[in-house]
Amino acid sequence: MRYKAGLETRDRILEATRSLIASEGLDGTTIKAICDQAGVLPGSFYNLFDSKEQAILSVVRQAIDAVDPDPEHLGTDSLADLVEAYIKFVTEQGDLARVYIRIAISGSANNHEIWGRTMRHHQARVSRFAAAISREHPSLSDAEAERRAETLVTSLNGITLHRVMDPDFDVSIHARALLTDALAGV
Amino acid sequence: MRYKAGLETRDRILEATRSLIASEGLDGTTIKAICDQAGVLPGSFYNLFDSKEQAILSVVRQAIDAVDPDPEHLGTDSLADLVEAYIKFVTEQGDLARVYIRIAISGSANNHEIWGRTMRHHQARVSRFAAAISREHPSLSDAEAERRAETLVTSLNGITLHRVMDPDFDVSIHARALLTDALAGV
DNA sequence: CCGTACTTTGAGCATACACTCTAATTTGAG
DNA sequence: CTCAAATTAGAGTGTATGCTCAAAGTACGG
Repeated sequence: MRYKAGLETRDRILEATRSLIASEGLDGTTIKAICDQAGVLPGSFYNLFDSKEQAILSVVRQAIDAVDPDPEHLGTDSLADLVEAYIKFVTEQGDLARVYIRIAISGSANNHEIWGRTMRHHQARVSRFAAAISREHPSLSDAEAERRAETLVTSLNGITLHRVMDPDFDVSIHARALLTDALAGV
Repeated sequence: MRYKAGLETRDRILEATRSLIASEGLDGTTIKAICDQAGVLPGSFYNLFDSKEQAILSVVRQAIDAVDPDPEHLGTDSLADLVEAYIKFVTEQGDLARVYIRIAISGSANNHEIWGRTMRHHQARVSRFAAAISREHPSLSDAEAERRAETLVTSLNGITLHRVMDPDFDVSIHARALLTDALAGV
């Protein structure tokens, strides 16, 4: 994979894989479906990827990376910033948000690497939320801030989970309500 | 299916199906796996069920029914009651809770019947929570109570989703925190 | 241009899947 | 005990899956 043609094909395959995981779920994402949608034959796929799982892992990495807001603001963003960034991610990158949720459920069941990746990412995200909470409410203990962050992050995931099932579900209203309630609860 | 033996076999098959969906996910639940775990051969399975999907739907029905607390208290339970009942369901019937979440994601993608069933159940649950909120806070408009109920129910699902991935995750602490915050936010 | 490294082709392989069929066995009402 | 009905056994069906491979085609540095 060094020629331009190969790189372009690789992109098309990853794009097809992403859209398929988003629309059909992990098990609906077959080699045939990927190849059809990417306009490629199995031989080409396996010239660029070692396995179907490798392609899926690439897309999982994309999704996990896209969840986190601009890393340059690390350590300065408010809780509201973090929630707004997440709303933006879910509404503007619907496919990746769907991948993110679907993978968490289907992928983690039988794939230890995906499970580990997802859990590590979750922990990092909770830490970031906890840091923002601590900054805004210095009176809270670290453990309490962490606990509140965990409630908020898992709840946001629940909202996204519902949005995966019902595209009309308004993520922003409910995510902001969660934030308001969380602040009111301190 | 009229003899005692058949009914017992049916139970064993459903039990195997439930535990497999909970531990392996929907796509890991194959006829062979079900039959192995139930100590049955494919011929027996298809003597009792028309298809794999029929067995899965039976388990889905079990899971959906188990989410709802005692229907006799309908119209009298408080929001705290409803949350406590949900915590009890998740912690005491872990398998069915796993089925409930896994089905919502994997089943709804490509199975319209499961999707419809899940959505209808969700709506009924939201209504029940909304009624409790309205009872405790009569000043809120119906629409506002509904919105708050929807935030709470989807957030609780998010907590369960995380518990599916991490068995050590303490559902009760976070679910109660959500309730507290929701009440504080009024 | 040449030649090599890269890419594409598409038939083909082994395996796993949901499901079927017939024959044998077991059940239990009369 | 009898016998029809229900259940089980287990080999077998067709199809879809992930993946391979040899051959043909293309890109591109020299």
